[in-house]
Parts: sequence; C-alpha cells; structure tokens
Amino acid sequence: MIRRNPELLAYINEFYIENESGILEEKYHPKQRIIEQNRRYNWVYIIKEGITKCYLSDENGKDFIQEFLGEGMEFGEIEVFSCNPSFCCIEAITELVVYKISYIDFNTLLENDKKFNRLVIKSMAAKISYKAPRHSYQQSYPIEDNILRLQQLFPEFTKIISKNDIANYLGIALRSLNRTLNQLKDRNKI
Amino acid sequence: MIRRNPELLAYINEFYIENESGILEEKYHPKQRIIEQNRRYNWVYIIKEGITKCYLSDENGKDFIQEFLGEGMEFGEIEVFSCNPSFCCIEAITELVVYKISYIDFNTLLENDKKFNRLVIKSMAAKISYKAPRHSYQQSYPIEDNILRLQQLFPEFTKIISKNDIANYLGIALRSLNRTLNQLKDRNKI
DNA sequence: CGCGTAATTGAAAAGTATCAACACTGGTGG
DNA sequence: CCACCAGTGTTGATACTTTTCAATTACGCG
Repeated sequence: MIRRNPELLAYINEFYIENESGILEEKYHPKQRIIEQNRRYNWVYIIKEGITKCYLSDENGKDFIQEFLGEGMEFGEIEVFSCNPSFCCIEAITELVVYKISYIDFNTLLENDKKFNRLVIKSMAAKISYKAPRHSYQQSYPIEDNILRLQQLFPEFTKIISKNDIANYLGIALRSLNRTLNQLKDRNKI
Repeated sequence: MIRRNPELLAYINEFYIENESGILEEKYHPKQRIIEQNRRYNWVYIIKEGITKCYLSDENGKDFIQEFLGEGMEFGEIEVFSCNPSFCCIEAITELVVYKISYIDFNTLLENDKKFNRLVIKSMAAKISYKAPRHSYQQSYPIEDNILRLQQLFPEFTKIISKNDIANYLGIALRSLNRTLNQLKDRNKI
C-alpha cells in the first residue's frame, strides 16, 4: 500500500547530496500539492521523508488513488520519457521532504551513471509489477476480500490514511467501506 | 487497447537482426502460451508480428487481461529487473512472430547501447502511463461508459478480440457486456 | 453432418452506490 | 468555559447495477 524504495534513496544520499550535483531539497505540508494533473513540469522528485498520495481525478469529481508513496519513491520521471503533461496529482499526506532534480540533470545522470540508470529502471519495473496484480485483484474480488488483503499487508492502514482515501484507493464508495468493515468486525475477522 | 511500439521494433530490425547479435526469432500459433504465470524465464521478447494477450489469472479461475500487445511491444523485461517469477501470462491470439533475447544479451545491450537503453526505458514509461488512467477509468465509470470509450478508441474491437476476452479486459462478466451492448444498440448509440 | 467453441438470453440473487441524517473530534473565538 | 464550526467518520433505507447460473442458439470446420 505505501511504496518505498530505500535503495534509491540511499544511493542518492550517499553520492549526490551536498555534492554540487544540482539536487535540491524542498518541504511541503499535508494537503499541499507537489504536482497537479495535466500540467508540465521540469522536475523529477524523490521522497526523502513523509508520505504522499498519487491520484487521478476525473470530471465527475471522483478521485482514484494510484498509490501511496513513501521514502525513496520517485515521481515525475514518467513524464520525462513520455513527453506528456502529468497524468496524476501528487499531494502530501504527512509533513514531506523531497529531493528534486531538473530534467536536464536527471537525463545527464541517466546517461553517465550506470548504477543510477539501473536504479531508475528497477524503480519503474517495480511500479509496473505491483500495479498489475493490484488492478487485477480489485476487479476480480469482492470488497471484503480486498479489505482483508489490505489488512494483512498493512495492519495499521486506518491509522495513517483517512477513510476517504482508503475508499478512493480501493475504488469503492465510503459507505461500502464502512459497511464491510462492520461486517468483518461482527464476524471477528478483523 | 492493442499497444504497439514501432520505434523499438524499427530499431531492432535495423541494427540487430541478421547481425550475429544473439537475437532469435520464434513463431507461435493462436492459443499457444509464450510465458506462463509464476515461472522463471531467461528471455526477453519483442513482438515482430501478431497480437498477444497479457493476463493474470487467480485461484478462482478468473482471468484479468492487462493489455493486448501488438508489434514492437516487449514482454518478460520486467522480470529481468525485479528478479521475480513472471507475474502474468502471455498468450498468442493471432499467428505470432517474436524476437527473443537472453537476459545476458539484453543486459549487455542495455549497458552498451544508449539508444537501446533509452528505448527500453521509454517503453516502460509508456506501460506505466497508460495503465494508470485505464485502471482509474474502469473503477470510476459505469460499464456503459467503458464500452463507449473502447468503441471510440478501437471501433473494430469485436472483430479481432473475442467477447470473452473483452469482458476480461474490462473486468466484467460476459453477461454484463452483452446486456450493455444491447442497450446501446437499442438507443442507437453504437 | 456432427462436434466443440463462442455467443446470447432470462430470471433470480448478490453486491454496491446514493442520499440524507446524525455523531464525533479538535480548534477557535467570544 | 462554552458555543460554534469544519472536517471526518458513521449509519439506515432504498434504488440501482452487476453477477451467477442454466438453458439455448449460432458458427466454423474436419
């Protein structure tokens, strides 16, 4: 549920911070948006501390949460390669500290630092391989199974994330989330 | 719906075929599986001709189709980086011709050929950026809207792909697909 | 023709969303 | 200290959507 990438973060901390590498640091407060949907940016971000949500919102006002991103996760890098405007929105949930790198510097690193290149590819591969099963599971199983699964993976998911966000993450109505949670409690399954 | 990557295919055709590069060619018939779920392989594939489906199947027997892959699309590359067994199944829909490259050669190309490296990254970025909106749309909109959208993007989608596969792609029951198609016809929307 | 696969349909059951009302919480200012 | 407010969480009743299951038909091909 909350994705992390300690390997990437460690690498950046070790080799590029305080080293005149063009990597900047920025802070955000909860509910601040780092990236808005359908805009163009020239920065790639990597989370140093805190949690964000990555979501798409559609005309009818519904938000769909792609993922919750924690330490070491990148965002904004997809748009470097696709040359499209941002396809999702990134919003801070907790207090947040990020590193940011300009497109130009990011591309330079990709070309000249093989380890960095490989870490970025790995991070993208991870994004692909966890999205697929999740999408599949959400479509194929009833709400109850999805909640039990979340419960297993992240026992304290209700502590950090609001109910509304959880519902948006699961792609269901808030009411359905509450009802199902109650049913599970009644049957002592949770 | 049917993804393609002509740029990658053109590049491989131009520089690596019939050039002692370690790239092999293979043919498959409809319904043959190139990759099974949860196994380990040592090959990355690129489609030269034909169409495959990429799907996940779960214990309860349901298949969920991730994407239909056409010319130039790679598969098997994610597992090179994640080091996990295959997370999906790849099955030929039409007569199929693929190129295949061993993990070792693939890694060598990635390290030594910057253009190839960039093309692979771009292809992964594309996978991420079309999966996200699709997942979101399927969760947030009713079946009817999803079918109309498919209709717009691929007017002849019923010609090539079986009804069952379309239902599995949309994550709905076959019955629901048929009912909705009929309703749309009644209202002359299709 | 006969077979297997794919497509179609109706009726009932199950699952979800919608909407509106109400409760809880922490913070603010009088 | 209390009243108020906004944000978040909770709940019931109802309407709607989707699936399930089983039966039937259509199609392509040896």
